[in-house]
Order: sequence, then C-alpha cells, then structure tokens
Amino acid sequence: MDKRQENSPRRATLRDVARAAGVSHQTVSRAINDKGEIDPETRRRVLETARQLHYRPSRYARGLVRPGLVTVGLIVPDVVNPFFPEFIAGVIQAADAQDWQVIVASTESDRRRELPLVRSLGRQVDAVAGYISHTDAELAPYAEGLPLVIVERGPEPSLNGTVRVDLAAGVRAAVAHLVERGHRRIGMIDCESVCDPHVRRLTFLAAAAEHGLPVGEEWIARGAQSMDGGAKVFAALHAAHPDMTAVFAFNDLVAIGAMREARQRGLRVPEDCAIVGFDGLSIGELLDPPLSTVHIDKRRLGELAMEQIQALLAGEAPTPAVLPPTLLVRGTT
Amino acid sequence: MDKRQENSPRRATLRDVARAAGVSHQTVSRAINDKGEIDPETRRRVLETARQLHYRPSRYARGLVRPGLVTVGLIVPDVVNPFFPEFIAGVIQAADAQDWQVIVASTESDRRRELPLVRSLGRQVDAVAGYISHTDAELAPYAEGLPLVIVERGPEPSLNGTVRVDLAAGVRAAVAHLVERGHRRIGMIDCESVCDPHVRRLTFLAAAAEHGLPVGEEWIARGAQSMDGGAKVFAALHAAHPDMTAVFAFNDLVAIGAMREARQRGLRVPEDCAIVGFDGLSIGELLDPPLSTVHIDKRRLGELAMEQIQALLAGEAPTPAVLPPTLLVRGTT
DNA sequence: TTGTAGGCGTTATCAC
DNA sequence: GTGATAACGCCTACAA
Repeated sequence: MDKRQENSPRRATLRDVARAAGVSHQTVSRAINDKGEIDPETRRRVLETARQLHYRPSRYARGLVRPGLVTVGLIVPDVVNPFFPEFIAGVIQAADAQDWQVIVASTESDRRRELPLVRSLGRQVDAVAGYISHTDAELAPYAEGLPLVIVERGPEPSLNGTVRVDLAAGVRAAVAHLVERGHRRIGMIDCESVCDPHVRRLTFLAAAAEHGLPVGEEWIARGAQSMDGGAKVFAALHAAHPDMTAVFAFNDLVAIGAMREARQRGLRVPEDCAIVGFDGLSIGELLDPPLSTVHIDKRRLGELAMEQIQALLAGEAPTPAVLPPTLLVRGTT
Repeated sequence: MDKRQENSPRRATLRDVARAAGVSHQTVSRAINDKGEIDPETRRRVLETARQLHYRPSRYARGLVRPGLVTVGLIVPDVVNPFFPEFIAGVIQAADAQDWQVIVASTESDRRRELPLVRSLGRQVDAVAGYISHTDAELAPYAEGLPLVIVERGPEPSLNGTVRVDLAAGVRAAVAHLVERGHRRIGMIDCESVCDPHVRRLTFLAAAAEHGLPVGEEWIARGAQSMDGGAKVFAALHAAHPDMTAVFAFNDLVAIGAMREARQRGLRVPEDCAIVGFDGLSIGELLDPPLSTVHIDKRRLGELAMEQIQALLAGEAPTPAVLPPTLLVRGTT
C-alpha cells in the first residue's frame, strides 16, 4: 500500500514562483487566490510566471491551513455488478449534496483485500462506508479509530454505523405473493453469500410452513451466484419436482438464469412456472416478460450509509438503519 | 463548492496526545508509527490515551511531509448508465495497480456542472480524467494547469490527454456485417449526443453509399437516447419503410427499445428485421435473442485514460489514444 | 529511550 | 500594495 511516486522532479512551490517573479511568497498567494489587495500588474506578472513554472497549489498544505473538506471512502466488492452502481450513485449524490467527496475502491470480491483496504483508504479519508464482511473485532486494528459504516451486516450490535436491508421481510413478501397467486409447490434457488449466509433460506422455510405449503428443505437447491448457476439449480429443482409451479430466486441474476433454463425446458413463464427474483435490478425490465422481484432501493441504501457517516462524524452514536424492500410485480408471476 | 465542516470540535493532534500522556509529541509519533526506539510500556500508554482522545493523524500533515501518493479524479456523466461502471472499473483497476486512488464524481449528465467540477475536483487531486464536453479553451480557466485527460473528444489536437473510440470504424463494421448478411434496406436510429454529434450518422451514410445501398437521409430518424426513444424511432422508420430488413441503432439501449417495438409490430428478430446495437453492454446478453452489437471495451478505455494520466504526470506530451471497437455478433443479426 | 529544532507549502495577521 | 512572521500537524534529523 501507499506506494509513492518516485524521483519526480519536485513540483514548484509558492516560494519558487515568488523567487522567479521577484516578490514575496505572500504576494503570490494573493495573486493565486484572487485577493483584492494587489497591483493588477504585479498580479498579472505573478500569474504568468506561475503558469510557466507549472505551479499548482499543494492540496495538503491547503488542507492543513484550511481544514474541513470532508472526503469519504467507499468500499464495494465489485463496481460492475449491476447492484452496486446504484448504491454508489446514492452515496455520491448524498455526499455531493454537502460538497463532500467520495473515493471509490473495490475489493474485487476478494475478502482478503478488505482489511488492508480499510487501513490504506482509511488513512486518506474522514470516514469509510461499504460492504465489509469482517467483524468489528477483526476490523479494529485496521480501522485505527476510523469512523466506519458497514452495509448489510447482520443485526449484531456494533460500534460502527450499520445499514442493512430487511431481507426476511423481502422473502416473506415474495412467498406471500406467490401463495396469493395460487402457488403451493414453490422451489427456492439459494446461493452461497458472505452477506446473507442463511436469512433468505431460513425465512423461506418459515414462510412456507406458515402458509402450510408442502415445501421443505428438499425444495431448496443451492448454486453459484450467476446466471449459469441459476440455470443449473433450476434444472435440478425441475427434475426433482416436475410439479413445481413457482420459483423464488436468491437474486435477480440467478432468476434470469432460471428463467432462461425454464424456457429451454419448454416451460412458459409465468404460465407454467412463475419466477420471483431479489434485488430489483433495472435490467429485469429488459426481459420479456420483465422479471418480478423483491426490489431494494439501492440508491436509498447509499443515502442511509451517508446519513450514518454524518452521525458518526458528528460524534453521535449510530442507530442501525434498516431498509425494507418492496415487492415489484412485473411479468413473471 | 468547497463547503466545509463547521464548528466541529477540533480534532486531537499529536501534541494533545503528548500532553495528555505526559510525553513529547515525538514519542507519540513513534508510538503511532510503530517505530522501534520506544519503551513498550510508554508505547502502550501513549496508544491508549490516543485512543481515548479519538486521535487520528491528519492526512494533510502527513501528505505534506510524505508526499507522493497519487489521487486521480474521474468525471462521468452518470454512474448508473450501464456504459460507465465498466469504464470506471477500468480506471480504478489501473489506478489500483500502482496504489493510486480514484475520486469518482458525476455531472449527472448536466453539462453546466462540468466546469465547476473540474475546478473543485482538480484542486483535490493530481490529475483528472473523464467525459468532458467542453473545449480546451473553455476548460483552461477552470483547469488551472491541472493534468487533464478527456475521453471521447474528437480528433482535434489538444494539450490535454485524449482517449476516444473509433466510432467510424464501428459503424462501418456494423454496416458491412449487415450487408454481408444480405441486407440492403437498412435503417438507422440516430440520437442526439454531446459526445458524438454526427460521426455515426455521417459514417452510416458514407458506408451505405459505398456498399451501393438504396439508403439515404430518409432512412435515418432521430430520437431520445433511451429504450423508449428507440421504440418510437423504430416505429417511425418501420412506418416509413415497411420493406426495411435491418436497423442499425445509435447504442444498445436504443436498440433494445427498437427490438421490443419490432416484436410489438409482429416482426421476428432477426428473421423479419435484424438489429445491431452499439456499445456492447453486457446486458445485451440477457435478451432473447441476445443483441448483436458493436462492442467497445470499456474497461480498456479506462485503462487507456489512466495511461494518458501517467504520461501527463511524467511530463510527457500525450499522444491521443484511439480504441477500435469490435463487432460482436450475437443473436439479432 | 526520549526530547528539541527545523521544515514541508500554504494561509492569516499585522506591520510597513 | 507589499512583505515579514507565525501558525497548521506531522515527520526526520540530531542532541541529550
């Protein structure tokens, strides 16, 4: 970390310009910052020599004398995964509203990069928010007192700020919706995930039981978090339960894979098999029919994270924020 | 711009900690930075009081003494538009490879925000790259000598770094491909765009002429850069030219809208009407059939931008980089 | 092992 | 209008 630019020819400073222009460094400062008390001609001359010397003010020196500009670090697993751009946009937008800046960093879905990233990024910013899977205790030595907001952390208490989606509520909404549509033999496509190891699955089982569905563990299959994974798991479920009339998927990506596989097998969606995704990605709109899903307001999630950061920076104790998802009925149910 | 955090209770400094721990500020520095020459017990005590005082080192003071960490500003019109996340990822990845940081800022597609953003962001970073539609001359007073890399600027010479996609080559490839598939009556869906006011349209006409197609201005219609825009323009083209067998769209989003409208009108894609998009968004894969398109390597585009920044920072004169797109034949042609 | 002196590049204050 | 001088918070010598 913190690799530095080597042997670059030292940048010109205020004093260099002063010397070259034959004035005091103070006068240069006046010219650069457009203060009034300066002779227009001096000003012109100074600015000209500054330009020639490629002078640029040091943000560090400025920051030291004129502190207060807030910079926030944002850690996401993957910039390209369609879930995160909206989240990032929410953070940037909320930050921008107060003229704060956001440094975006990605772990590339590599959990081992989290801790070093928290440290190096944390040293450059006033606070950090993001998807971090480590515990408070693991984080502490790297956070070094850094105000930290963790997204999608379970409900364990934390000294850090916390924002999460009410996954269970989302699952219940999805199941209730399918039941309402008359479905009883509902399968679930589960995935491995650091963020949600069990909530979706367990809630699904509980909801199924509550609705008196003839559905248990054997109606749940697990696969990779990808279109391909979704397709494979759907194939397995369909083979095991030919009478299955609906599927609840771990997320939209997986749901899309399932949908494609269903088609391959000659099933019509939603007539022969309904499908509900999770996340509410806007790309679900592009499908035909568009994907029904449990919608997460990812922009809002970003805003909530920023609100936590503000609280933390104001020295307040953070109250965990919980975002309830909403059912988005489109065309696959 | 540059709004500051007001009346926050001044953060503890090295000296505050020193006073509280009854040592010199130097000793504190040693403890914080884990230097060897210090009594373990002193170290422990210092670290403890530092923690109590919520001490965090000032990045400005550190940067001043230990300069060299490079931070790059990145300006995009829209974080959510599926084109940009990949571009951003390319920039972040290339930056990360040298342990540089990236501050991402968005103009929210508002051209008027560009100039102020260049100024305020530019003051906080070592260089800026991004989609900026203003000219060198307009930029100069705001750039203040800032190393700047402009993406998708036309081939006009510039003092700034420049990266662009060879749009014309992409258009020619698309038209050639359609002709090869036996199409002659090809329509084009054009859009208004700051980045490309005319290249696509003019190249399309030129290519059509070269291939001897019975196609002129009247085969081009223009609409909004959205799915809806694409649908409307397709409707208009189809109405005007019922014998049209293929469409070249300004970009993928528009192409998707066109595809949907074609279906609405009872046309099979690609049998009754082939469609080629532009951009190579990965969401094109989700369609059925998947969208054929002129693919731009957006990650590579980001890398190229970073390479330009490196050159600029090294004091080299930037040679404009041109990225050739590639034809991606999927299912709609 | 610990403390003192000096400087990093800027802005602010106050003389001239 | 201009220029000394003193911060800002930290780190690197060097001295004790």
